[in-house]
Amino acid sequence: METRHLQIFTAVYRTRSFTRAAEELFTSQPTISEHMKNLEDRLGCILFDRLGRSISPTPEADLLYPKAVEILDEMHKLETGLATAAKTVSGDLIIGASTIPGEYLLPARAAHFKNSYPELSFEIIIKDSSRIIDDLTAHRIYLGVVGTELPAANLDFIPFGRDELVLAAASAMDIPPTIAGNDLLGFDFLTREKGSGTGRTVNHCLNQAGIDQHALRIRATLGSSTAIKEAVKSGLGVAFISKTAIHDELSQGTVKSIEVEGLSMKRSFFVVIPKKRTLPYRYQLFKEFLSS
Amino acid sequence: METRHLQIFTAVYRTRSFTRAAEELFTSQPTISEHMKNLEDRLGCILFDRLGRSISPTPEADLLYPKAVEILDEMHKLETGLATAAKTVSGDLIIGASTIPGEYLLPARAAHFKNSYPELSFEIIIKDSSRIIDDLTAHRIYLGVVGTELPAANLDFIPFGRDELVLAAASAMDIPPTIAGNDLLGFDFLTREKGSGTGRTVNHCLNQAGIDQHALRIRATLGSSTAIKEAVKSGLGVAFISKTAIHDELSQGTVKSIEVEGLSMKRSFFVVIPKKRTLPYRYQLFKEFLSS
DNA sequence: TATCACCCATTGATTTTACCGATTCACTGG
DNA sequence: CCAGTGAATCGGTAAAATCAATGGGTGATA
Repeated sequence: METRHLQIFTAVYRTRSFTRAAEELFTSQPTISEHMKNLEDRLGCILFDRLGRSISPTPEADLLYPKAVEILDEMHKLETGLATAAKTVSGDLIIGASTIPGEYLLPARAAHFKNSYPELSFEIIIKDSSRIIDDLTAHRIYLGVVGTELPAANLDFIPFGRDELVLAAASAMDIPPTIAGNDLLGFDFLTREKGSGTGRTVNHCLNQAGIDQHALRIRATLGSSTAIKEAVKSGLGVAFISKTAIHDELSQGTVKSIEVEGLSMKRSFFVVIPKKRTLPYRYQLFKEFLSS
Repeated sequence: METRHLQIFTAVYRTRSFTRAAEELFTSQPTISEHMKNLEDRLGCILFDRLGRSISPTPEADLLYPKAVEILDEMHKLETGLATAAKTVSGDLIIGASTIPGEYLLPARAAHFKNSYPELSFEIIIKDSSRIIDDLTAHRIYLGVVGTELPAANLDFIPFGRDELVLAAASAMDIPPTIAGNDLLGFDFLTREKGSGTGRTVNHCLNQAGIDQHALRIRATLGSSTAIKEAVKSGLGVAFISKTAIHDELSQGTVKSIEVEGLSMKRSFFVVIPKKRTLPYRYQLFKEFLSS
């Protein structure tokens, strides 16, 4: 049974006439006859008794009419409303993020965004940058925010905000505010595990500055920025940490940042989205909010 | 938007593949592609992101799918169930009937029929036979029961039960059980108004017996069988009455029936239905119940 | 990195369907 | 019985749906 059948049936039912239904639908009377016969065959029952000068709906037609109207109405709503209905901003907004964005950058922005769309509920999943990228390529999430630009096909990396890594040490340690690159070899270092965006950036920048990272003394490898921060505070060693992450500690004076000559560790964050997938509207909006 | 669009869309959504949807629907893959493009154009949104090796439903598709399934389901129910759904026996069963059938014959049969279909509610409209016929030809009612076979086009008269008219008099009156036709001229008659089936039958039978009905002394014309019966009982006159209508009075002995030589007033009742209209199923059933 | 396998899009030909004008048929009301 | 009205039918035409073949792009594999 096609939409046209129902459309024609309802017109005939309302007008009580094949001819008038044809006029209403801007078609010809034989077309109406043909379709009605077809529909009656399919349904296995007569819908209108042909009385000669007039027609009279059968009980089956009386049953069919409200249902047909309902179906047509549903379809019409779909045709006109689907494109906009999908633009409701509500539900879960799940973001995969690496540590720095996930813990320091996104919470504030998410809260701000949520002011505009209170129906939203945020979920920020914090993982390695590389795992976030995996989740994106495997279509497990729609949107990620990471600190490195991995060359992954099918993903768009959109720059978003900047950060700077600094060499952080406990204030109590006796280190001058500026040191030479080679002085780094004398410190005990605390690092993040492999896969961390911070780690990648550090390696890259050290290379740029002509420093061999393998020559550094690694005292411990820890699983989170916070863990490293605490270890630094208690004097276990020094570490390259995001300036953003130790913002509070710097102003409180519990941690100090040390400048290394010739070493600049500026770093970009990226909003990452699948290249070819259509983002749900809320993700689209949030992406634009972040990258604007 | 045609049914085919939804059918194809749901198959693609379920199989997550144009090719497999084509197999499922016993058609070719280009057909699926074509329809999907067409549907996406109509809806003004993309439904599946083509990712190369696989496709991924967009949020719009997620919205559309349950609605599409619902619509298809509705349609399927209509196609398979409409012909039988109309066979539910419930609702009002409205019958137009003339006096004798409406007051004496139908109530018992209606009650009996209602035992089988308790959901039914009967309504018996009692009018002149001729007005019942009018109601039928004007499509105001589906079924009538009258005592005369009027030659009306578009109506089927189906014989149903028989009755006999008798000459009734109060038991107190001094009349022999059998009289000659000419003796009728000596009585005061009580008659029904014009249009009554009883009246028509009486006239017809008197003619057959060679008696001129205009020669009869009409003492009063009354509006109902019951009124006439009461008038007869109180000795106001005699009347031709349905044997059925005075069944109780005859056995109680308050009224007696007098045989008139050469006058037989057998009478048929008829179930009357429109020739060309499809009767609602309950009427169909009741018609068969009556005429069987 | 080259190849292969897989999947969707496109193309052009073919079949099927929808549609229409003209006419016929059936009925109704005068 | 006749004229008028409305649905059914017929034959031809335009539109659409469908298909086989092909193209293009992706991801797995070796």
